[in-house]
Amino acid sequence: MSDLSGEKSIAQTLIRKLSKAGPLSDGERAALEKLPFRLRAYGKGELIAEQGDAPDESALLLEGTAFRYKLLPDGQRQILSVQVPGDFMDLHSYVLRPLDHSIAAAATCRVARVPHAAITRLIEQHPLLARALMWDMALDGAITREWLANIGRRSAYGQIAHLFCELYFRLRLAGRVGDDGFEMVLTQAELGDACGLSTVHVNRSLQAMRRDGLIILENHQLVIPSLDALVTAAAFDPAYLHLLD
Amino acid sequence: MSDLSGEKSIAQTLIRKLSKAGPLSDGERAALEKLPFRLRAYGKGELIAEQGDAPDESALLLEGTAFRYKLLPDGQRQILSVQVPGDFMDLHSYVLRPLDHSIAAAATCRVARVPHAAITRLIEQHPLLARALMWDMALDGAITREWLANIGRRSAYGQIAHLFCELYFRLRLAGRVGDDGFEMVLTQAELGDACGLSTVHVNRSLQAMRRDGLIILENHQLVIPSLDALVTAAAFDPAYLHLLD
DNA sequence: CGTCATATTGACTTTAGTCAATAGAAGTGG
DNA sequence: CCACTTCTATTGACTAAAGTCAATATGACG
Repeated sequence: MSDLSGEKSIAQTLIRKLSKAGPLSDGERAALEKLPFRLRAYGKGELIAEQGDAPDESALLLEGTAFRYKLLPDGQRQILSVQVPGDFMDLHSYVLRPLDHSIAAAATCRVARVPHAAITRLIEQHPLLARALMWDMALDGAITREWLANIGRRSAYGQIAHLFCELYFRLRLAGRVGDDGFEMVLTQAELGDACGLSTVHVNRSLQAMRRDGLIILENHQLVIPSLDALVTAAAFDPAYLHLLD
Repeated sequence: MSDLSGEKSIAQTLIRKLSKAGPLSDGERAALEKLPFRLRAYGKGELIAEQGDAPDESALLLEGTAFRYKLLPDGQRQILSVQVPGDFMDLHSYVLRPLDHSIAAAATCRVARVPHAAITRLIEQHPLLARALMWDMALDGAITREWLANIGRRSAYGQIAHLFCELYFRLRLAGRVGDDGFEMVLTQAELGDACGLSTVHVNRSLQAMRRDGLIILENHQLVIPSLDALVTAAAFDPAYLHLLD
């Protein structure tokens, strides 16, 4: 996990992600490879960005899991998204500041911070890369909208099932799903804050899902015995993730 | 409401909106003025765009109120946003298709449809306008995230109060608030679908808000006797709207 | 080995949903 | 302009989902 390997991986991570918006030219690839950045690691629970900040860099998640969240005036927390490797977690801070939410590491994270000035240069020299960045923002918006529908209209059981489905597909795309399922780093309290539920109710819903054979969740490792069954229970339609692979 | 007046207003509408992202150069302004578009009116309840569509134009709302929504597999509806004049309602379809939600007119709407090809040309010739479009998308994302926190963590009463606050500020910015408040075109069923509540519960919450003197709502005209009181009841912080004016 | 975070359970309360009926308003065709 | 249908709003009675409080495990970790 040396800085050199980091240097290799950040350009590759970004190119891999953005090429989903459409094929990149050699010039665009080269420009992305030359993008400056600073590497930084965060421990579990550490703040990566804070609501109200006006950062002059945007954070690309290379490794680990993080989440965006808001604290309401009364102290309640709402988790707004889960970020997986490859996500440009606060690309929007490039254009819109201050940040309207915080970002915390749910587990150890490795992050590349890209200066906004470099993004501006990138766009000026390769205007169509702006389109790729817009694509990334649009996908982020689509996921947030799906969360809105999830929280607004599904039962606790359905919401959690839906979240697990989403994580499964996104983590698989990021190459983080193995034969033994994937690592579910979120605690039950965090699941609750993501779905607008109390911890107690999350616990009971998880037990119901276990009873129904939908999931095997032990030591933060999640196994999905039948993806079909989980997808059906969640009424999950992966279209919004725009998976091309 | 002739096409000529439409032609004047669309460029102005767009310029007014995008200049909030940062000052526009004369060249950028001129390019926006030359942007081609097609005008179209929609009656109340009419579909402006449909989930699954892959439009080659994006719709700018000039007049009226619309909302984005998703239909869940079980037939439930979740309203994802309310769109007010000046909103680029499906700018994201420029980069991300098919559309993950539908858009319907909540009242009579006038819409300008801008071809995606023209947006691409715009960006190529004025790369920094891409930044302004990203700003618009980012603001849209910020609003969606606030809705997420609203639905996830507030009571029915608080949610509706919060929605009214948001509409007040956004409509005021769009110049649609008078001394007699503003037009609240949404029905109680629509309010319910926006907040993830049943119609009956919306009705009872509205009555409670009336009793508490927070709102006067008659014939779809909403008067807010004390903005402070409503803002407090909603725990509303307008920061996420990034109001500059 | 003790501490702190996380997970689990039980008992009880609250919020919001459902069903069903009624009342009002708005729009339509004649 | 009227009769009629159709939304939309309101109310009551009842149910169900989810929250709260509090105690107890369980487990990770220094």
